[in-house]
Amino acid sequence: MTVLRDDGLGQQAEAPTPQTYPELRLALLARYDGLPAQLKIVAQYLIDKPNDAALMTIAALSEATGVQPSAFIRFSKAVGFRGFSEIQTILRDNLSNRQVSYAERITRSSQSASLAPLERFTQSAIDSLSTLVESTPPANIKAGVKLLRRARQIHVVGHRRSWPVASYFAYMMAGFGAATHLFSPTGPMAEADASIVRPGDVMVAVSFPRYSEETARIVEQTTAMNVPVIAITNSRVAPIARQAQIVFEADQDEAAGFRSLASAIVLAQVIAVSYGEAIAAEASR
Amino acid sequence: MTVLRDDGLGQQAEAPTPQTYPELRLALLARYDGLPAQLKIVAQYLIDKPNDAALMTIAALSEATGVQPSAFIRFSKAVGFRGFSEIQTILRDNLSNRQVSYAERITRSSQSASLAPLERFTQSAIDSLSTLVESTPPANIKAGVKLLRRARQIHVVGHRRSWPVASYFAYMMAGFGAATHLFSPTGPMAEADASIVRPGDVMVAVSFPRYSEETARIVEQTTAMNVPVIAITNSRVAPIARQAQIVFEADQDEAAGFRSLASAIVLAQVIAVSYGEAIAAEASR
DNA sequence: TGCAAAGCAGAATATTTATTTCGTTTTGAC
DNA sequence: GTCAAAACGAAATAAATATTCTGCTTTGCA
Repeated sequence: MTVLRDDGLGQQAEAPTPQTYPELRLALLARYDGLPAQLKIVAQYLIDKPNDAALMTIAALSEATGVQPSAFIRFSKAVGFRGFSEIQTILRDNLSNRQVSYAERITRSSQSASLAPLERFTQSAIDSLSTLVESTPPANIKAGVKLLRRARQIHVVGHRRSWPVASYFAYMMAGFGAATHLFSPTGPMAEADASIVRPGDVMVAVSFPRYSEETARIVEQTTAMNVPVIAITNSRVAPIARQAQIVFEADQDEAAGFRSLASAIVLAQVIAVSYGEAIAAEASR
Repeated sequence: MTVLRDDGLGQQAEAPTPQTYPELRLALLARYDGLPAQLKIVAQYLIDKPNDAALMTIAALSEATGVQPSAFIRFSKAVGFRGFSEIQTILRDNLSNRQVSYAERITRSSQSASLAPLERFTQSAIDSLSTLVESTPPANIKAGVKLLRRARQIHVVGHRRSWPVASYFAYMMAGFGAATHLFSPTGPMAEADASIVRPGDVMVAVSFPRYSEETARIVEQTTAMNVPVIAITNSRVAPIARQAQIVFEADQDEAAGFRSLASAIVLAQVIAVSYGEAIAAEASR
């Protein structure tokens, strides 16, 4: 006479209730698919931001996730706990002996000679973002937005490493309803494309060292037509900056020979969103 | 007739109430000698074990220190707070290591809407970069590089907002001499393309909300062929993360409804450069 | 030593926070 | 479509936690 695992409650025995955060995390990932909608949201938050959740009250979590407090209790019981407090305890225990913080990690690794790429590039990106705020005058953004809003059509060009920035900018601008044309990233077609630029248009050119010759050529052709150029580059004396009406500098702090695109991407986003907000403000008036 | 600093309450003006833990710590050290016996014990505990204290209730602290609960309130008021809860808030902010930077405090107090997009997005990007370092285990990067180096061919896929990240990653990998194939960003061709994936290849999938269905479909097809997937996404429970061998999280702190790609771009760069360094290290051996 | 001011402990109270309850809505099987 | 089971939201309740109040004790000064 053999009883195959019975928890005494007349139910099939389940995995034991997690006691530590790693266990909890695994349990949640395993059960995620079978959970109802609201409980999925709770599980996701606990998986994605356990350290935030550890310090929040149910009310705060409710606001952050848009899930009602009672759902947190339902969730806790569904996963095998008596209440949400037990989960909080696990989260807090985990928080108190968690891995070293970002600041410590940077400090520590910058003391040792061997810098891991992760720390190197993150620090480099943060530095250049700080610089970005200081070196970008609000007036510059305003002027750029004004120019963009007047444009019949907005052309965006950028090659090689600048391509992600150019395509992201074009994607966002198109999302705001702007008439946007993105030059294709490579190949001999590029030059021919320049013929579609007309007076009344605006050219947004992204170029970083080593500067693409194709980009420079397209910019030259468009300035010859009196089409204004907005340059996103690393220096006021960069090739495309000389002819540009407006120059945005995204200084790329060089880390180990590889420059980060972080500040350029953020800059592109800022310009696009400023444009979007201007459009929205006008529409609501 | 000169009044030397008067706070209007008939008392000597004191230093402003601390807002961050470093400030609090300094204030406590400065005032320690002048405190009564029981309050000294409280101060010492907060200085010695701030991270423990952050997670404890007054009752628990009372037991740990042998000091009555009411003394904690007296202490709080003596140091300039309205109650012990305010001190707990500072301790918890410090523990969660949310850098309570100047800009963020501005954001918190005066509604974030009043802050210009430039400051908003830059701060948001810096925050998510900090998170990136904390949440990315070095072992994860190592495992990813190992997988990439074994690959016969490396496929990269990412649509819409993820496209800049995908294309940048593919660009860098190609620069390191890896056999790289980048899925085209749009259109009906995408699905057909998946047929070029072969056993022995590796798929790198980039996907952020709103998750592209095409990306998910391509990932499904490739996992069906036992081709391992490296996911760059925002959550472990994101659609593509479930089937992935290795998941990199680039949490995108949302600022005003627009998420920043900064951390994702930096992450892509870190993975690619780690790969490049591994290749170089082997070549020099 | 006497006395006032400050400090203190313990119990009472106020406040916050977690949990339960219950009526309504949604989901899934037939 | 119909019905039953599950899930949900909102408000009521219970539990916990912080704070205040009181009378007693210690400290510092003459």
